[in-house]
Amino acid sequence: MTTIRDVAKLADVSVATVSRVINDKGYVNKDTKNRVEAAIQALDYRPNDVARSLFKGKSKMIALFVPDIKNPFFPELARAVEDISNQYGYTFILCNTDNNNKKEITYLQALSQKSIDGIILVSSTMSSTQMKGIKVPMIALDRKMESDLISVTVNNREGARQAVQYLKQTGCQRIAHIAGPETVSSAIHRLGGYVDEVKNDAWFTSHYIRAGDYSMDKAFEETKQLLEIEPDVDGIFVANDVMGVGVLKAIKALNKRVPKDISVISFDGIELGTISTPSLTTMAQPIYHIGKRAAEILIQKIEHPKTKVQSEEHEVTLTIRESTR
Amino acid sequence: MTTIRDVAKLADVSVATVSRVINDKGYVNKDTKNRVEAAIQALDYRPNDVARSLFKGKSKMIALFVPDIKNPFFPELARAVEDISNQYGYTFILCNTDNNNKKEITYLQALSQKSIDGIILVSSTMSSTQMKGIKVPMIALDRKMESDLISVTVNNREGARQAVQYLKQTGCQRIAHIAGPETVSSAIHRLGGYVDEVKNDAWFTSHYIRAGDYSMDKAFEETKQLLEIEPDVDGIFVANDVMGVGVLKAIKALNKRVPKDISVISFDGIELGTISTPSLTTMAQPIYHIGKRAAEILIQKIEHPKTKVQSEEHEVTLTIRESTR
DNA sequence: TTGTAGGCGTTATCAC
DNA sequence: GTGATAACGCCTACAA
Repeated sequence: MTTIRDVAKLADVSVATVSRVINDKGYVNKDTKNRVEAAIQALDYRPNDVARSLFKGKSKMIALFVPDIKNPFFPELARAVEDISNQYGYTFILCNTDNNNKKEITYLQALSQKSIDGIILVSSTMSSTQMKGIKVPMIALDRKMESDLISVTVNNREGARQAVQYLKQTGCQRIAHIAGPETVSSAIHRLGGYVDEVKNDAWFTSHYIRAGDYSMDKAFEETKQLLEIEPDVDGIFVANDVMGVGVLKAIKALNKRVPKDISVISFDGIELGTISTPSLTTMAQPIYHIGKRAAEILIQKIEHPKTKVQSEEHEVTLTIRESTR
Repeated sequence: MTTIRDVAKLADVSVATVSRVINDKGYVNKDTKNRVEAAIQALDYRPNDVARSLFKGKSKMIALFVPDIKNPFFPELARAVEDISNQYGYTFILCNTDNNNKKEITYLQALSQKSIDGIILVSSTMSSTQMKGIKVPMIALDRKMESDLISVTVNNREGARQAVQYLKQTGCQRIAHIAGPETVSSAIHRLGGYVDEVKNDAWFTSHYIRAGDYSMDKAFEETKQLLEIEPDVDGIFVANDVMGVGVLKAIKALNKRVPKDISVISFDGIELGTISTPSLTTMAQPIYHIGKRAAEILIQKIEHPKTKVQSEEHEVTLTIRESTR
């Protein structure tokens, strides 16, 4: 490996001067600068980032924690974060946490030891006490956290309300909800929005709410049970698209038709929803955009620690497809 | 940040001794060892990985290059690589290359500067000359490369043959192929397998082959054109599942039925294929497994550079679902 | 405008 | 068994 010393020798200057040229800092004579640049070219010299990191205590790396990249909601988020990281010269680290707090803590420590510059968290299992010791800049994405961490999310409650309203508007009379995990803020707010809209309806009882976990299989099971107990359901608001597909499958398995017998609307707007038959009407999040914003805000926090940054809540948009009337 | 020096001071020993304890290397008295460990505990000391990296010239990081993590084939691969990295104490870096050679080269340089320990490449655009200078261990995954890089792949050609055979076996008489990009080895071999099986059939002409690019939209268009020109097609072998979905959509758009009028079989075995209606019969790759093997072999190469490692070709398995008779 | 030298936190060599 | 100390490659006071 060629070092700054080699360059200095070849250009017949000191390492300090080379450093100045590289970083474009301090005074350096035009001619010497040219000599140094020529030497850099000649040797194909590239500064060693590890040495830089050691000196600066910063690594130009940021990490994204997601439950599981196999869940089709996360690749687009990851893509956005990677794009922005890249754009600002950061290296992108991906961590699958499986919603496992132990894993999160382990990652956190490992990454601190590597002088990670910042972390974007899609998490619901990390408490404020656990984050006390950590001083690396962080931001929550998609889900708010117990701690008072800045977050980038969407208006889940309002979006859920709109979804239920749309179902009513298209003629649904008995609307059920397949909810997400009760530990996840997005799921809690979507449930809240649903309840807002139906709590005063005469037909409503808590039987219309089934607890899912954002997975297709669970949604499939819950829907089958739901329709057994409440066969008069003619509309279902599902807390995410992945579960929406499970719901579709369950309805089909029971020989009912969507949207003729039952309308289905879900949440997220991932591409998967265009592939099912029927395709899923959904409240679409600006997924790439929130990932992008989270990365931008994090980098802002990293590079200008004094500037105050704020949480953001973005809007979802009703995307009508085939699963509703 | 607490350093090895702090620990040494507290335990009243030299940094050398602390280092010995941390790394469990060289002789150290039982008692002093206890003292040091106590100090480590007391200070909650963790060694700085950056300093370690600088000294060793290794970073305990490995990277995966994929075209685009949003393509549903890659998350499972990424998950496998991350799991194994993690298991061996490596940090996982994800790079989206967009099949763009410039981006690949840029990543390569950036990562070298960070003393990356190894790279797993899903790539077709990197030539052997470009890799000449680079001395970081690499391995190709899913696709073979122009260079003589060790690779972990599946038996694409044989798998393709089996797919076509199965179509014939279920009664198809005119079998078309929607191929993948002609620059990608997996696509080339799948096409090769198809040709092996049909080249001697009386009906066969090159019109039965359409060039796709592994994307849904292109497959949709190509299929529509195909069926216009060759309306007698009653079976289609599609080079991957994502295109398989596009094919399904095109057939539906033309008011033909799958599998009644046309049977469809594809390749990959991603979960997407279970969601479409009808679900896709496919030649399933052991996706997680090949990702795992690539990571294991790479780490082997990193940690024991002298051991000879070999390319691996894994088997695909026919997975019968609804899109074939 | 340029150079010297100390330090970032570890590890490993070589004395003691 | 243990302790100085010289790297690893870079950056930045401080001098000159």
